[in-house]
Amino acid sequence: MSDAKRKDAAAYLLPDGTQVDLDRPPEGEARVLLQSDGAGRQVLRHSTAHVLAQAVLSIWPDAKFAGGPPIEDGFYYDFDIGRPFTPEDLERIEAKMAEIIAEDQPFEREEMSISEAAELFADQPYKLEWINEMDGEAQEQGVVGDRVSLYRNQDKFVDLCRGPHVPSTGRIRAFKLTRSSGAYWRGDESRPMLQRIYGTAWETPKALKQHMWRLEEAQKRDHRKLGPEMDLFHFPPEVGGGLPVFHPKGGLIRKIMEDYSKAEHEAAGYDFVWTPHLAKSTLFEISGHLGWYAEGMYPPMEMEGATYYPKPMNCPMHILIYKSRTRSYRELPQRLFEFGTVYRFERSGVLHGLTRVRGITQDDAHIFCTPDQLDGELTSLLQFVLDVLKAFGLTDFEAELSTRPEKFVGEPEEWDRATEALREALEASGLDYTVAEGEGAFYAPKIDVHIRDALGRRWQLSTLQVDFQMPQRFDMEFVGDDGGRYRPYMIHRALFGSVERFFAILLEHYSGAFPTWLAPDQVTIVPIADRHHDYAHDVASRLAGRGIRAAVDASDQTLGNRVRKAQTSKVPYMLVVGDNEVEAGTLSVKPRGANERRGVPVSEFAEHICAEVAERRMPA
RNA sequence: GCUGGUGUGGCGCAAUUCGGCAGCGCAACCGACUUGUAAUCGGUAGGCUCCCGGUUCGAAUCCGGGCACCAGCUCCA
Repeated sequence: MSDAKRKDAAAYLLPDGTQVDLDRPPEGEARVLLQSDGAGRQVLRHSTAHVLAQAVLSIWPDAKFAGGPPIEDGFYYDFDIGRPFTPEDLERIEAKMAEIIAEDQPFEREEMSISEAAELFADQPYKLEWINEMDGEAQEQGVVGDRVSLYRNQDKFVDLCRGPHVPSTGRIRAFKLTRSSGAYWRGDESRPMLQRIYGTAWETPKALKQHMWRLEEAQKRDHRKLGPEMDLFHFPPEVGGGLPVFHPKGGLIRKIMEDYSKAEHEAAGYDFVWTPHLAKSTLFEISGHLGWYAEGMYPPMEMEGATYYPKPMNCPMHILIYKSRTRSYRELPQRLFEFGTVYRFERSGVLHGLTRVRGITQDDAHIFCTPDQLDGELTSLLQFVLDVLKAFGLTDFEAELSTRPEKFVGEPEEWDRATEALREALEASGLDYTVAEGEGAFYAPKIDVHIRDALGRRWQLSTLQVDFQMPQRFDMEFVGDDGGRYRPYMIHRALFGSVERFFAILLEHYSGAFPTWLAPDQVTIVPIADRHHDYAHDVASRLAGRGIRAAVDASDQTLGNRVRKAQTSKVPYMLVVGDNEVEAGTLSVKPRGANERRGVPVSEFAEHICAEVAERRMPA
């Protein structure tokens, strides 16, 4: 064999440009970077994935293995051992991995020709498929005898790999296998399903521990758990998957969200419309949804010789409102807003709490404007989006500009013009953004706004899309100042995206401890003894008079019991009233997460809450 | 939709291996206690063990089908 076997330098670049030799770790700051930056972790996790594959192959020598990249927070590797892995298997594999790590086997890079690699992996069909593909490409390019790189540790394991890796398995200081599940070979649902093992690896045991804590914390504040626990909503099986019902407290939070949103939209010059949930097939034939997304729509209903569908989108209805009469350039831009509930037949396996449902309420609006108005509308719209999201306590934004996909409708020049307008709006906003080439919808480029929540998790929320297809399909017009007829531009936009999903994100972001203005119960009054009940109710009605949501806990329980209930309920304020308060006409005020203040006059407390609600602050 | 897993009073769980009286805690209800800041004591009631069918003398438990949920995959206008 002519393999040029050599010790791999495993060199890679740190984000600051320094080249690092993993055999000789650098000192000081670079060392810290190496341990914790994205590139370093990727190398570490990729190496751990190799160790995982080595362990699986040593336990099941006949296992077929596919591939195993690093991913966010960890890595995976796909195998085929003829059956799924059990939790006991994972433990066994983990133990084997620990052995391999303890042996501190060096990772060594080698190269060979494609045909040699094909020979080496002759009994590994998945590897072979890749190798043959590389071979095909090489031949297409007229390269004969092209070479591939491999990584080997001792004589125990070898895998096709671009690298780099850590110098030896001993560098893996903290790892854990987390779960296993099925995954289609090459992500294609028509191909065989392999068994994927997920794991995570970190530079230190402490970092691993922090990661596990974060997972636990995420589980604790999972909206699917908090929702029923806090009596906000549930999913009755009798209604069906992906179809939640909101209880009074959840309904109240929704109402507050919607009221705020509506007030802001009113101030921003939107008009409010209302449209039905069903329409004849004609409408969705014109819009094109039946052509493109029929499989994602609820099935048709036949009535009196016509075919009706639940609407999967609101836009066609809004367009009909625009088209109900001739529009002049003087009335543009026209901004039509609606909390519109649409129905989409999401496949059963993708449903996920409130974040992926089948009945989706969008805070949907469509802006119809002249071509001249497009830039200005987009710029003010993006600012509007950020302002509204900020009001809900979300401050960490990232944006994504999605450009023309491979399959698209319309003219490339129109796409360029719209994409440029979106880009300018992004530049004007000062927002950080990345460009997702080819990720736009088939009819429009778009800006998606993502937020990071309290746990640093990223969620896609708002979307802004510039569309010239719908105006064309519906033959929309406006009369210009010269009396001529022109086609308006159309902007689709949603801030929450889906009210249900936004609700879930807020619930998890705040872990159920909402700021005072959003909290369904704002104040719990705890009278010490029966003789204080009248005063407690008197305080409650005085607060109610100021629009404050206050309730008295007059249950036949000890003080300690009721204090504990108030605390665990995450209500922003607990007021304890006894002889001292009754006599002085004051309150003992205990804000959630802060110390109590005694002797606070009722009127002063009411002012405090009102100001807090107006400024949408947390209790203090 | 696909792969694997789970489904027991309102909630959290036990009994499921190997078929044999469905049990515990919290919550609820009743009573006593009248309390100064995170669980007072005693009692009562609550079950089509997700649904339909099968095997069996007997099914929460075994088998078949369905529904819902969970971890992923695929998808997301």
